[in-house]
Amino acid sequence: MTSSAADDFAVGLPRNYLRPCLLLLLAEGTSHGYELLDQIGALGLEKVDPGGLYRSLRAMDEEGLVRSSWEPSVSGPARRTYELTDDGREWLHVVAGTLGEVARSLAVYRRRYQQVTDEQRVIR
Amino acid sequence: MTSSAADDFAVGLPRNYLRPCLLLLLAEGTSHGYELLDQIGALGLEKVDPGGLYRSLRAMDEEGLVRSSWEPSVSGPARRTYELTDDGREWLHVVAGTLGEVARSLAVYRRRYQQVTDEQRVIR
DNA sequence: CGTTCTAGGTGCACCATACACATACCCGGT
DNA sequence: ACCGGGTATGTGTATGGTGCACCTAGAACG
Repeated sequence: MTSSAADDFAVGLPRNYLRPCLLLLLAEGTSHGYELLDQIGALGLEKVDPGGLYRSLRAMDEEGLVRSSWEPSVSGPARRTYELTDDGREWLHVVAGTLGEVARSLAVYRRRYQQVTDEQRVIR
Repeated sequence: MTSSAADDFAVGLPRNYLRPCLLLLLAEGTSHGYELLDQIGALGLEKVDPGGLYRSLRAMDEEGLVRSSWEPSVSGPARRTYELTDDGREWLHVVAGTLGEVARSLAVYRRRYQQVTDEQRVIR
């Protein structure tokens, strides 16, 4: 349907949303990449690229937002478990505030959108 | 402050948010680029790059979401006025639905964020 | 004649994202 | 002994949105 040139145009979640999600999940408890990959689906991110997730975790490690340590698994390969640092917890608060602003902007958008659709209904 | 390596990390509005905003503004009424540049600030987008805005309008024109026509101005250079097409109106509806899903995801994030902060308060 | 406001536009580099692919451990089946 | 499948962590690379700088040009005003 619509079959226009704009059908592959993806409007999606906030830019850099992956990191805030990882920070939140790690605030809920220490975890490792493969487990986060499962849990992150519940936050709206679907089909998360494992490569990007691991890269993001490594980057946050180097920036001091998380701390990592290798731990053997009872069944399977060793895991690199991540733990939130104080800096990371602070960033989580900042990011949560920013996402709140985003939500407010989306609310404004929604209100004005409903207004124009209502007007069209009235006119017709 | 925080002065970490992650201070320039920008978590922001949804990807491709510019186009939905332009579609909404044009649904509210025919307009031209320079005017849209002023109005779009009210939708959460700050410091919109004029180049990107004009490029986005041109792209939507080529994709058939909007229709453009040159019109002389009473004072100043001529304006390229944009008008929403039926395809554009349809896309506005689709995009508004997508943004609704994004808002829902952000609500989930917010709830879980408040939950973890509350837990920390209780523990302490 | 130069400045300012209006109006539209190009060039380019950065970086997040997406997609494919690689490595390695462990276990169960045949 | 071998092979597939689930677990777990990565690398390589191209695309594309975004931001920044810069450019053109008309109209009004002193």
